[in-house]
Amino acid sequence: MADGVQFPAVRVSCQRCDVRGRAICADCAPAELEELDRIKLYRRFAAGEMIAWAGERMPMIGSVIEGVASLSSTLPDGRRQTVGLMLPSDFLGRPGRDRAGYDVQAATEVTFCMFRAQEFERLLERSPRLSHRLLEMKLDELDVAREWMVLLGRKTARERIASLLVMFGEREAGARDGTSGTIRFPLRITREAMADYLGVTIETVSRQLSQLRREGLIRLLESRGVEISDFAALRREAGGPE
Amino acid sequence: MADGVQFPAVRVSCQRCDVRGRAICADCAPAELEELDRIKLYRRFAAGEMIAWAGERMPMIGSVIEGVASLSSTLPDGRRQTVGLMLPSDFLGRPGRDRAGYDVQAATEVTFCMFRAQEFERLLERSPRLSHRLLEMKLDELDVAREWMVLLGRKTARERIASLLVMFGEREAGARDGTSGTIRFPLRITREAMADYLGVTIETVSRQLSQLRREGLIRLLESRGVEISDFAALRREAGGPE
DNA sequence: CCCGTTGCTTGATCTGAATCAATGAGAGTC
DNA sequence: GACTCTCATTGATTCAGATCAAGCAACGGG
Repeated sequence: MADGVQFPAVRVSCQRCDVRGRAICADCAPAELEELDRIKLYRRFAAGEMIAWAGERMPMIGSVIEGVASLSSTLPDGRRQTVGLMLPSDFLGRPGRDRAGYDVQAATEVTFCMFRAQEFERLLERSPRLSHRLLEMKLDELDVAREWMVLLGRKTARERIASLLVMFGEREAGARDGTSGTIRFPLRITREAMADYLGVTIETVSRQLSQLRREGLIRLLESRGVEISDFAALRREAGGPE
Repeated sequence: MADGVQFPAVRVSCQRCDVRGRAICADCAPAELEELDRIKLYRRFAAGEMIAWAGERMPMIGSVIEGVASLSSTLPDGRRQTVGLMLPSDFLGRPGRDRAGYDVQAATEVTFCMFRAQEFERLLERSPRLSHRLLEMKLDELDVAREWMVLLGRKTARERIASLLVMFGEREAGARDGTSGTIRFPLRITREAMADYLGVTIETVSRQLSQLRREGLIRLLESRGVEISDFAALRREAGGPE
């Protein structure tokens, strides 16, 4: 939304894709890429739109091209916990299962590059490169999930907020050094989405952000932007060992 | 310890292995099994012994044959969160990484079936069956981790304890129906290990167990045993949707 | 046998975050 | 311009679980 190419809801050549290099197709040979190209389909979701419901059939799986989607679980009494944020290049869906394990919702406007599950699975069986890449990506997801378990199990509200800002900041900084200098980026998601992910209430998110602002660690800009002048200082507040 | 075969710290034929059928080797053809047999090594760890340290080299990877091992992360100030319990048949280690991501500790006496990481990885590249099985197992671990995120982010102390008991009870019941009748099993791990896994303190674990006992939902037996007369009732206390 | 250690339980008190409640700011609509 | 939504902030109060503290039972030495 802020920057980056705007994708139409139509097919885009894999070669020109924003996430080609780090998505499921990263290691594909030209022939494999061509096969993927043939079975893929772009699909756009509006912010807030449900992409899948836990337990329901989910005939399409694929990569996030742009935007943020959330995976969440809801307890019978309505308490909700987001168990993963899918960012550009992340792969959504579990090959071999035809039902979604979680509620999937577009947290911002989201563009997906989707495949029919069955066709993708057939390709997966024939391509060791593709299945190896899938394994690597899911192992990374597992590490991220476990890192988040530490946050949910042991960190204070303040540390949770700081951790989230650091996580977004690092994603944003990307290849840049990221450790120094002022960085500024949009949070993109609502307070509610942050609260669901951090295992706190929306009021706590708001209070802790205000507190960090009062202390000068962050600035809150309009349209969900944040500015961090001393990234290392914020990282210290996040508690984590990384 | 309670029941089950006692393994010596020596080689045991894969055919006679307790976890053959559900471990990494489940789908192996005889030829592959033979190869694994050749490079495997049994190793025993005493309860409390460290198996690996986060960030340190970890030249061996492999399957838990018997006992319980914990994966934990420790924050700089000492707060600790267990991010996974490795039970018999679970596969420990990330092929492709030579350093441990977490502290790995034997929670009970543990028997491992280990492979030299490099040799196992070479085999993995040649065997689609093996790598497919690894993917399936890690996807299951990811689901378990995410289910635990819901517990850590949203459940009350009482629900956490009940969830743990249900989890152990289901593992124990195994193929049996498990939903009805009195079940009795050993918890195996200490209160501290439970607390680390549940994101609470050891005092809270103790109090909630006592509370459930007072209400007649469980009985606490000697040597860490529990008896659950109404498993469905306990499951109701666990809060989860499953 | 006494002594220290480990694992566990229980009680008293404190506190961080939830809950309950009110208000504000912007965006869309009639 | 008045309306209704959604999203966010802030304040007052409550409460679940942490922290601090004491004590007990089992165990293994010396």
